Amino acid sequence: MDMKSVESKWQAKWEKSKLNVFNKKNADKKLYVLEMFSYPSGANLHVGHWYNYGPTDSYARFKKMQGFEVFQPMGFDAFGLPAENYAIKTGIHPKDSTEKNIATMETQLRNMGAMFDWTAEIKTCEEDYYKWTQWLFLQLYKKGLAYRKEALVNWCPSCETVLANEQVIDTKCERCGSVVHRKDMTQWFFKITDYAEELLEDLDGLDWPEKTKLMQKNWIGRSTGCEIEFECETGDTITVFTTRPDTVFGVNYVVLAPEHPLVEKLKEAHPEQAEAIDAYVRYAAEANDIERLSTAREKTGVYTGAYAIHPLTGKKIPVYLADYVLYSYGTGAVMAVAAHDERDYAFATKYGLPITQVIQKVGGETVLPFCEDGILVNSGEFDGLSGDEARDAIAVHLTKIGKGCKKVNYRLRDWSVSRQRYWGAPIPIVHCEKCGVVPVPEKDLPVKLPYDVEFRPTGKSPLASHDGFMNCTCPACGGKAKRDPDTLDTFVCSSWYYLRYPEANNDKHAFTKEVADKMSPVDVYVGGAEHACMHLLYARFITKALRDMGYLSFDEPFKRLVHQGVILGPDGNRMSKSKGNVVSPDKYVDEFGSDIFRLYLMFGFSYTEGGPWNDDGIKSIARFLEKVERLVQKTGEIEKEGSAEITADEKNLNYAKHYAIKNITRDVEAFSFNTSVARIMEYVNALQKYDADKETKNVTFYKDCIDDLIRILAPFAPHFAEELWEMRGHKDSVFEESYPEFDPQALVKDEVEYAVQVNSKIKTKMMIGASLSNEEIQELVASHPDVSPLLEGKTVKKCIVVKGRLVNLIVG
RNA sequence: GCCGAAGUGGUGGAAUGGCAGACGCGACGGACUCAAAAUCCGUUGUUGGUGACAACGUGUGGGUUCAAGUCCCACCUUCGGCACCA
Repeated sequence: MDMKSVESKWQAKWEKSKLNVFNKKNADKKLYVLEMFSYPSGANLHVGHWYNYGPTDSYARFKKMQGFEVFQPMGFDAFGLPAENYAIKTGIHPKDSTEKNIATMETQLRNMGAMFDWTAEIKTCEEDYYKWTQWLFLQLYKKGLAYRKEALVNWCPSCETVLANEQVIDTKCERCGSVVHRKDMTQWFFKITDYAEELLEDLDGLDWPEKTKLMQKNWIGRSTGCEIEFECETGDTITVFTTRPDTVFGVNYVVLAPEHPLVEKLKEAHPEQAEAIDAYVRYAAEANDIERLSTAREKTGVYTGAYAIHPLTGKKIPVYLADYVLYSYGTGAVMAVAAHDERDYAFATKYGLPITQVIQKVGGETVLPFCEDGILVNSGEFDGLSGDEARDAIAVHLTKIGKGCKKVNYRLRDWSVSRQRYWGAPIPIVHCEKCGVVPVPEKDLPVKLPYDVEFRPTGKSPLASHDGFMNCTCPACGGKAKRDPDTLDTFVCSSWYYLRYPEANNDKHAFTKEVADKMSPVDVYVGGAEHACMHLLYARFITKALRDMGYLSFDEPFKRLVHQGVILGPDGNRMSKSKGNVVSPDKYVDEFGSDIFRLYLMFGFSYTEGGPWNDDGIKSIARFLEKVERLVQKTGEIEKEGSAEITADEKNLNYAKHYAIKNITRDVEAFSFNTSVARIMEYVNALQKYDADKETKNVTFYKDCIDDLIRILAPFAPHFAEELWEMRGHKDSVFEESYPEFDPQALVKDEVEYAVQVNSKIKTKMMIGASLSNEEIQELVASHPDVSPLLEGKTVKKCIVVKGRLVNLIVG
């Protein structure tokens, strides 16, 4: 079969018959199957796209044949850093390169022959999409969920630009090699932390991989403990968060993050330390959070010269700065208990600070640092209490004296959405000298991204240099004002796109409650595991925020989630241009066609695992389809006269068919495509055997079996199956057919093969009647000639029967 | 470093705590052929044995269990994420 021409033939037919367009009349049977949309950073689809979209399309087609009205849209996550970097390097405008890439990828995606509903396509860089991303920002602003604060960015002093983490190689700028500094900048944030608790709780109800839920859980990082106030000699209060208030009597010093706002004041109070403090703050600004939190990193810090008062003992304790404390976590300050915390212990040992033991191990010698629970000592009235009791009692006491309170803390931080970049959705905010921060009225959206912008680094956001963009009138007072020069993080675009697909052409609203409640949430969402904590958490947050604003009635965007694995280069490394191990799908698609390539991706890998690319088996898939084609072709030639008998041969073939259907139905649902294809192969082998062995066939029965084979195969090799279906003389699309269902009766066997074990070692196998009781089975097994000699002179102590599988006689 | 995974024949990979290696690839042997290709049939975890068979075998070391690739503990290696790549 000439796969290429067959594929274009059927793609044209599907297009014409609108086979892939969602039919709103059947919305009650809708199934929203969504693959993470493409990021058009390269000009072509790579193996990863095919691996994500091909098998998932087979899932979608399978569900369609089960009677669901499947909605499977596709679009492009088109804003982002790579296009801008490419522009800086080559001078090609991000809009131009992105549009060109999208055009190529669209063609390739169409040639894949997936059931994408192209009438619902979206591109996030187009006005009619980012207009609504800006609308979303304004809703969050109105709701008090968008706010501005200072935050650290990577700053390259030589390029005068903010760098993405990816652009910082080994603390240096990837472009010029200068040492990158962390610098404070005013940025917009979304208050995802307001939803920390709900985001955590609702994980339980999601049909997501357990590992993903666990990762999100740890990312949100709920911990319960206490906030405790230490009065500083400057009169300021240093508030610390601790999960171990039971160790409070062991506090030896207090540590502030180097970015803590109090640092400036402490410097004034102790000018003799100012130089050392400044040096340390500079040192800390060169490290990122990962380095700073590494337990392997040498503990460093500096004494500020200042002291604080312990809230319970009244003792003076020194105040230090150390970079193992992060300003972004908790309160940006910790109480250091050297005896009962590893990092504090290492720090105290290094700087010769006192170490006070206040917890004693129960039933053993206490070796410091002792970080587990124990009995309190040296803790005044709290001596003798155990961990939980002590934490509660001390929290209550601190609350009573006004020096602290119980507190739930989250590791989750608010979502920074400002980017000092060009290629993104402009933030719809105006800064007016008189009125301050003023949101752009919704009627004035979109705030258009101008084309003629200098996107090469100038020390400011690229848009800041575009006078036509920047200068505007204040929507509140009508006076002169400036636009916000920053653009939105592309994760904002992708946090709500699933809501846009069903209404991609709505020019009045981003989406409507009526349609969203009908079409969403997404029933099955398929994409890479690398999004476990960010994209997937942001989309959940936005969904909940929109619900609270009354725009939606559901709580979660993605009911079920599946991660495909990663296809690595043939060398086992992640594919990358620099490693030169990128495998292009194009040459395989050219040579074999979409169906064979997709089928190979399904068969050659475990879908959720992925693995190194190798094309050893792709020819065998082509051979397999040729075999199927021969079988179908031959069926047309079979003479009408044959037998109508149902003999053991027909029964066996029927068994094989229903066995395949049963397992494929289960395996496709579980995204286990390799085993599904294996079951189809087994069924084809059974058909082939029947065809070869049986001279006088039961023709009606056999032809039904062949038609069922085409139906079974259709979701996996859609173009090929359509062609065969037509070859068999059918007029309609095979995708108008129902997927075959298995008949449990066909799978009932009179006798089943059992493995027979004596003392857990396999001794023989035997056929045993399916209706026998455990006692009868034991009797039968014990009398088997291979088994009975082993039982002589011994007693059977126990007999384990696993129905339909195995018998284990324990003798002694 | 922290969080989360993975490790099974020559190879891709199967296996609700119940016969390890389904289904393929490759290899070997055979049929067909003047020959080759294609196709079809058979064998194929390792070691020993002519053989029936036996021993060993799922990264390493322990453990639980009648039974462990699967559960528990420790370790090794590889991969994903770590908040401005998306």
